[in-house]
Amino acid sequence: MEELPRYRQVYETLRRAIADGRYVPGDLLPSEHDLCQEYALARPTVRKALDQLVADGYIQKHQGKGSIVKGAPRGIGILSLTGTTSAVGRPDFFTRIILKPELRPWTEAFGFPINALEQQAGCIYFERLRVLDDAPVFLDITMLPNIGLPNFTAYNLENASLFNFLRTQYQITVTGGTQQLLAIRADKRQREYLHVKSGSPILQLNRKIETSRPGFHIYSQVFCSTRKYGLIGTF
Amino acid sequence: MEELPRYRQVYETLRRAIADGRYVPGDLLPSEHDLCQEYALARPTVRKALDQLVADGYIQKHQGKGSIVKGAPRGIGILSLTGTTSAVGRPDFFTRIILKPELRPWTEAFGFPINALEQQAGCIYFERLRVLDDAPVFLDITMLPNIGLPNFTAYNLENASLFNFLRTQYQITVTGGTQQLLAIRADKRQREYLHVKSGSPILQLNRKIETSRPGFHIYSQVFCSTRKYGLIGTF
DNA sequence: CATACAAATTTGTATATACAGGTTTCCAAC
DNA sequence: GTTGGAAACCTGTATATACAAATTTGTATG
Repeated sequence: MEELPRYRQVYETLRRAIADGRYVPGDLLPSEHDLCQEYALARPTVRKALDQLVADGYIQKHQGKGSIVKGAPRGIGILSLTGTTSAVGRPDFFTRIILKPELRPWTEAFGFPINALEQQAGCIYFERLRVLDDAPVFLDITMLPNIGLPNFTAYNLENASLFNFLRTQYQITVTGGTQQLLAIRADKRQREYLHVKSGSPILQLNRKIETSRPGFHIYSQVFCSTRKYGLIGTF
Repeated sequence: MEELPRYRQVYETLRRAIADGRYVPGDLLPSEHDLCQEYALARPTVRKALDQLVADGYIQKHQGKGSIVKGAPRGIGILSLTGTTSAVGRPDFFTRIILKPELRPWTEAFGFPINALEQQAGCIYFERLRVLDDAPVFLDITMLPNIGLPNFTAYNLENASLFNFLRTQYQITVTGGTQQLLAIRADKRQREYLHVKSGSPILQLNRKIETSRPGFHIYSQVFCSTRKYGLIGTF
């Protein structure tokens, strides 16, 4: 097991403390000076952790005042997804496989261009339904190139985060991505899976996800009913 | 005129170079060492600029390799909005005032709770239509508390960015925010302004924007037709 | 020619330090 | 008591430095 960088450890510790409610919105985090002493680190290191918390919307900083806790980002965190943060992080969030991973030729990648290497390698395709509180929320179509993923189709992704899976099995981590957002009318298929009326407005999210393995991208298309939950993000 | 921090200047210079196409996707930026020499700065300063470019999706970094240009984020950058970056940044993007700023009592702030100070001060309310390429794209409803904004309603916001306006007139800058995203059916009013058919799916964005002035928030509701343009963001 | 290894290059992490600028606190002067 | 201002505290910016880790390049050896 490789060790996380220290600024990451501080980030995770503080993030969890906020998410668990040990800090209430409005609270002041310990000053950078105090955090340095507590973790025996230099200030730039602590600041890097705090910068990440600001970027993820957990805190807000004010010069001369301190770091004010804003609380854990609420809602279904698919827009944020910053680093390993995000995570829907609710115990009642389940994943159901609709279509098991299978090998296909590429046709297109939700509007994103694919490179020759990906084209040649073929496409691992699968579909999942994300269920929250017994109600279907996301319909998730994933495509990724069949490059250096031995036995991928043999594994069972049920209730396992794809990102965690790729990280533990293949040492592939997410480094960033691009997404396009549209409002569309639900078609028959989406209607059935998401339990909405035909023609209801739903969100369509086309995502190209960059990874630590150069040239290896994950393409994902998400359909989402926002009747019960809106998508939430911070900036 | 106050001076921008140096890391910000480097960021802006490189960002513009990428946006203007002086770097093509796939190109390598000069190494951090070279940039240090070019701008006569220390490496942490240059790195801070590059970190920002990564966060905004302009480049991608690989250890041992360098900074790879990804290109300017395409689409209408309302989700990104990272810092002062974002900016739609297209010359054919215009703003039309539908309803001039007027003083109102608060009723609600698009689902966000408002504090007592804001409640008491009253609400400056106005509506704008954002037009791109002769086609209406955003319908934008803005509410902000009437605190320390002398003569606000007297100014003309036509074709002026609200954020730039607040910064130059009142030294208020945007530090972050939260947004909720929904897919809805266009009602009669939205249909007329956005030129879509009644019942068409459109995006609704409820935003609470934090500023450098503590306790001063901007509340904004945006309706957006994604028929021609999708909203694009990076993470 | 091909392989293996060493060296150079480049980004990642971390420390120590300094000063500027905003905020709060507290005390002295009026 | 109130006001003014100094001091303490806190975050923002910037530098100089060191070593680790990944990648590329060059070189020498078989």
